[in-house]
Amino acid sequence: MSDALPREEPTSAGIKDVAALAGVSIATVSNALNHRERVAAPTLDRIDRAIGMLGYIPNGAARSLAAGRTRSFGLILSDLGNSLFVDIARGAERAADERGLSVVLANSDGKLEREDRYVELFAETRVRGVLLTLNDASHFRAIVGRHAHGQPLVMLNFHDDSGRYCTASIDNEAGGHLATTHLLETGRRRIVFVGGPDTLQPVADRRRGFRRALASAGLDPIDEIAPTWVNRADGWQVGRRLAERVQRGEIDGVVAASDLLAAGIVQAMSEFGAISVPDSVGVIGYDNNQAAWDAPIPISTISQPGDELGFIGAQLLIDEVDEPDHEHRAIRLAPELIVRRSTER
Amino acid sequence: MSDALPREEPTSAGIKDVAALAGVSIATVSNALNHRERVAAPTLDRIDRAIGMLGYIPNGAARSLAAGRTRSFGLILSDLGNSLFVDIARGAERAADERGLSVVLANSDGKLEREDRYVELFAETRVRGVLLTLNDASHFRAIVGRHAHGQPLVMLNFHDDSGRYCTASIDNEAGGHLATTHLLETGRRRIVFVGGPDTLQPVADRRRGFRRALASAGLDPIDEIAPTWVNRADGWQVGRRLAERVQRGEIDGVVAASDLLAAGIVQAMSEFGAISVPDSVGVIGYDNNQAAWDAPIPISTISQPGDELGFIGAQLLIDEVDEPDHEHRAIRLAPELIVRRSTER
DNA sequence: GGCCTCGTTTGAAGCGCTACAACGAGAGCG
DNA sequence: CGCTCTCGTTGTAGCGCTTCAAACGAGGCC
Repeated sequence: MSDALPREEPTSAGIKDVAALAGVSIATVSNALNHRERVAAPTLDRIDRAIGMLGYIPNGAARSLAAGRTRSFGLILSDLGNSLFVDIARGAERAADERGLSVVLANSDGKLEREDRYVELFAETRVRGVLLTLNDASHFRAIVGRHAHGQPLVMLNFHDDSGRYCTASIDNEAGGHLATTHLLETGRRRIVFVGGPDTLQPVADRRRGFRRALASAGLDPIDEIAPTWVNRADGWQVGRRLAERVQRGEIDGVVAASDLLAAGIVQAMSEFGAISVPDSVGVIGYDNNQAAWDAPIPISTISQPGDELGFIGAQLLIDEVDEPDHEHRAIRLAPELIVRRSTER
Repeated sequence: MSDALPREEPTSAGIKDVAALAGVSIATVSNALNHRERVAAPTLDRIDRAIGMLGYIPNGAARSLAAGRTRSFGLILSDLGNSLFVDIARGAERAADERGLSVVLANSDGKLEREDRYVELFAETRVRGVLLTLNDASHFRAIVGRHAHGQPLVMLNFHDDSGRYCTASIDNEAGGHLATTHLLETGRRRIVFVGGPDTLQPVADRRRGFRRALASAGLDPIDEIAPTWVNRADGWQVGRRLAERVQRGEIDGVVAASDLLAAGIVQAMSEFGAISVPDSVGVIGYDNNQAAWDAPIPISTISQPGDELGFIGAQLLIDEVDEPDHEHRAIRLAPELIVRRSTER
């Protein structure tokens, strides 16, 4: 910014100091800050110079108190370790940038208690609104029950058509369908679904898509396996059990609810059954994690437009704040199939 | 919290409303909020009930304006995709919790422009102070040059002994030394270092530790390779070039500056040279990323106590805010060796 | 010359809360 | 019994800014 201007007042100058130095009233300084067009050019110039000289930084608390609103909104992320959420954050920041807003992040680790706490913290901060990423339907209910409705709240990665909230999610059912259809199209017929607990809405939806795809091909699901969670170790356990059945020819396709799960399965397959993926069995994951393209046998997957999700979520939120006659909407984005080695034919 | 109390004023009740309902002055309500011990038990009780009934949420902006300070500090993370930074955030949150403070996150993506922007945003917010994670020494200089010194700033993952700032970092030189010593102890003698650009302070330090370890074993470094960055693709490129030299017996150990780099190297080794890791060459990474333990050949690595780093950084910051005669300190934490397959002997 | 208009500037009233001095009422004491 | 303490409580002055009605001055117009 400015180079070697004589910065005074290391302790922080106020708007009064700026006004005094520029020889105008504080109201004019405030106008220069918030409504530049109202101020005559030469005045503006003097004020800008004074600001630079004093190193003046407006006090955000006073600003929002006087203005009655902040210039930021909150985003509560449920899993910073998952790149989907990092993408969501990026998208939301992009939308905020466009409107001169900023995004304040918080990390809930998927824990209800922390989701609650940050919703409350953001309520105190009087942010414009809150974007909340959610997995678990029971958390949704808890939060909705407790939410004061004072402040706009948009759910991300979760859908709810009740019209009480805006939600933006990625169509997980379509994703499950897409994954399954891909296996069918590459000739697999004996397909299992491996996914975590159904309280996780995305998992439940993917499973539904899976069933629908099989049904429309006139097939029955061989089996559905629900490990307690969806990480790599779980996948490895499952893969170990599946390996035998693959060898017996009972299974030739696996739809996994996450890439980590898929990676674990593939690894266990080759370790325990010397089974060739994709020759003996096709495996497809979900998320387009680094883990998927990094694996020894790169794993086909369903990619989720996290960036877009964050962007649209933020837009919904901003719309809810700005539009008086806002109607809640439930937006679903389409996932995308990414074909890699693990399902080749 | 409370269940079915008759919530009034969906639009937000103020402290006045609470005072009126409880039949006390607003000063007493404020005391009940900030200095419970000053208020008599029965009064406290009435106030709490009134707060519950009205669904009163104190206005943070007004609070911090009146109090002259906020109850939160800022944390600028340079890479949300790296679990180290997520750990740092956790540690900082833990330290903040202990003192009833909260942490506001921001994501700089390691970009100077964004680091700047958020330092400024946090300055406006008048947070108690800012924790800034930094990689690049040039960014440090830029930010220091521009920083108004109004507000405490602690650098994380970066060290600077000049005494102008508190810094907390993990001793990367020790880490490089540790990694190299481990390879030496498992019998490797022809060891290369693979690390990114030396403007990244952690990489430069690790390299220094590497040299020192070799020197004290009376060996010369075979070579030092600096890909442009430290991700997996870079590692793969490097591994491809190294494979040949491993086959010729010129190299039997690789110290990589990150796990991703190491993973790429290992992968390329087996793809291009059918080289056995760890038999023909030992490879050690850095960071204890998921990528390291998830790899087909789990990779030995140096683990960094990110949680502790965040915790200590937050403590330094809090100390700087609270202690009038605070002296800047430069803290270094010790990294830890984690042995896995890739260096077995 | 008087009256209007328009572009600029300004005084002052809050925004919702905290802090602090000051107050009243019992309690304890000589 | 009068005095001092102590504990709770309260009135009120800001915190630093935005906003809005009102003031101002310089032209422009009839």
